[in-house]
Amino acid sequence: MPPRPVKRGTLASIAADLGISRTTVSNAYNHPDQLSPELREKILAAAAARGYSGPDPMARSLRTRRVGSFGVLLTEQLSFAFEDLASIEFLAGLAASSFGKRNSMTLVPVGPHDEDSTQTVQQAVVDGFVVYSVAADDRHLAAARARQLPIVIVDQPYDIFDLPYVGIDDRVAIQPAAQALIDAGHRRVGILTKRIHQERMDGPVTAEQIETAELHVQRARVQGAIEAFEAAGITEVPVISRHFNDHAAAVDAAREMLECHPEVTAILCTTDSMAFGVLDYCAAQGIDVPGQLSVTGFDGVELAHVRGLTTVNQPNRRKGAMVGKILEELVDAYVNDHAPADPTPRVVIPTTFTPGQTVAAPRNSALA
Amino acid sequence: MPPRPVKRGTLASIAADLGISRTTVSNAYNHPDQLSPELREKILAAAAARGYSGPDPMARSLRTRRVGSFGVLLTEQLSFAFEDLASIEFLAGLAASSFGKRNSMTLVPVGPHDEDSTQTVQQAVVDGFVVYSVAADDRHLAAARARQLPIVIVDQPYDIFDLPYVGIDDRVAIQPAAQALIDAGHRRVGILTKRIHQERMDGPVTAEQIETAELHVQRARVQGAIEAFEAAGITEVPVISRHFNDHAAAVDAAREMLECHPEVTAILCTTDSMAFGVLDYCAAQGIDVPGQLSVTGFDGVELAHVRGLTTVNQPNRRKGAMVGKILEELVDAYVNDHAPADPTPRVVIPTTFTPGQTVAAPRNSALA
DNA sequence: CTGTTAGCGCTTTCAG
DNA sequence: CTGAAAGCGCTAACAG
Repeated sequence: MPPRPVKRGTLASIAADLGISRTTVSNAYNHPDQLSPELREKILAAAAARGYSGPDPMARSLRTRRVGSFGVLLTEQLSFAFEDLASIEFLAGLAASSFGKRNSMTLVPVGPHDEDSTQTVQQAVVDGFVVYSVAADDRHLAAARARQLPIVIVDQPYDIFDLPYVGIDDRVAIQPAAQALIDAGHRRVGILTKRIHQERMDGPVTAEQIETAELHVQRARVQGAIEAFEAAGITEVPVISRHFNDHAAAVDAAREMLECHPEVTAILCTTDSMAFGVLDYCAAQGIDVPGQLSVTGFDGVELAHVRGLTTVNQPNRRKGAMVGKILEELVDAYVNDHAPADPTPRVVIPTTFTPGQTVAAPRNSALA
Repeated sequence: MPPRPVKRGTLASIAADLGISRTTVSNAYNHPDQLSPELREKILAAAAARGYSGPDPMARSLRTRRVGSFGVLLTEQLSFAFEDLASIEFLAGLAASSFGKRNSMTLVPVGPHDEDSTQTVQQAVVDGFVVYSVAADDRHLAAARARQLPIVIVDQPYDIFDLPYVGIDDRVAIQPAAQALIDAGHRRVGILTKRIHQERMDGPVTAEQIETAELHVQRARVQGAIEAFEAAGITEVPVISRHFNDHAAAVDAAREMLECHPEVTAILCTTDSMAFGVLDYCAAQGIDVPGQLSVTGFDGVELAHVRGLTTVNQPNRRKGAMVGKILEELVDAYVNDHAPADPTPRVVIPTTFTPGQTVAAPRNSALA
């Protein structure tokens, strides 16, 4: 192949044109204080005239060991991740925090677990990784670790203690939602959860399955709720899961719960998205919420407040911002080759509870 | 600063350790067919033992002129872009199309128009740009063009003919929605639109303001609707806009429309998100849709179908996939230095109309 | 199948 | 304020 015919300009070429050194041109872009304003203007003008828009980012990265982008690994295919409002808010927070730093985020698409998409992780041109809510044995997490770049784990896995972590205490966080149902007088409740295992399985979940779940976050929420119910003497709590967290799946999960367990007077959901599915299913079926059925969510996404959902708020945006800040620091330390202040910070952000308007006394208090 | 003490392995270092040449090690990763499987295994094992996870992506990029990531420029701050369901679906489609190619997407955060965030564009380490729905004079678009990398424009601006374009015919696309209202007998209708100008202005929009709008997509939708209404003899059509497309803004816009124009029996919205705002406002106010008010949307996001919204479907996912494919081809051509089959394809994707259940005859047919 | 050669385009000491 | 030298880590011919 012949050399690129449409020869792009380079730092060297424009320096040559102007009869000055490459350093000076480089300084014009990176260290404006290192040369006279006039010369700088002259250089910039010449560059513009030649269609040169500044130092090539790739070459610069190689030299400086800095890209200006964080890789983001999401649990699932992007298309599903985007359907989860909580993760969207997280990304927004991360983006906002990076913005001042002129950083971008590289969304690394990871395919289904059985495909070989770890290569994308291996070859991602990034300064570090944000690993968002993946299973304990996720291969992409392993691939990211192999890169030896700074990493921050968000939400899960819980139990990797040699890596920075940002998350919430899911087990505790969900309890106010369960308690709200208990306090309202419910004795027959069902739980709807997003998947707790890597492999797909939709439908009822057994106690053993909960015990062995790889997805710690959902597991902790389910367990936290069950604990609260047990403490109130409620022991028979059906749990139904769906692999995906999209609206259709949620609506269908609501249907399954109410058809298989018509006795339940309340449904506790481990995500707001699922709760919306229940609300919409009820609306379609003419079931009054909270008159005939109480519903709680988890996440506290904006829409939850708009719709008056009883839910637990986790500060998704703040979580994103916090992650950005931590990763930024780690990358700085890494690039400048000094030890970070704290190599493995562990941040557990507090959650709050919003009573909302979707919990009321059970329709038939005789059951209680 | 001393050289990195925690010396990362390199191709050269592991080649030296094994007493073979760098090429061979490189081949072990990039051209497995160029060496014996045994040797390859040996190399990979040695690499793993030394914590070397493969050729450094930055160095590789510099050499190959390929990063494996597309830059995505979104109109607004990410946080708002993410709230627009249509753009999320677009991104999902783009991600899906890139997935097979082991490509990622780099979301380039662009701040408010008055800040200098073009530098992020100048320094983004990417193979090309997707410019998603920006104003005609957007500075980030200009910065992306200066990079001289392949670019695909999505939705708007309409009128840059030397760059590939993927979009829909908004002016035509919205007409079935307007027509549905006309056919149902509505004569007093209002239009709710997302911003049509760069600078923030919430409230009523005048005819001149529509004429001079920089945001072509929303303008075309408004104009298309107005044309359809005029053709039916409906000339007084109030238009109200909101800068942001989030739920709260939409609810408030609905309130403004119904308070300032209590005579309207139907509201046409230029996005589904706004239509949801109207639906929720009505639900809160006890206004029956479509009994007392008809509503139409635009975009055809999944939730629109779930909620039975009368709307226009634009194939967001397919748009994303198409953009990915085009950009991929352009990048290939660019990198391999041959002319692309078509340097400036222009793809206008057809839209469809979903009648839904949010349009009915006006509440007071005497007005018609 | 393996090695040698020649950069990709840039930034950074370190002397002038 | 400017320039010369020295690579960052890698891959792509091309010759053995």
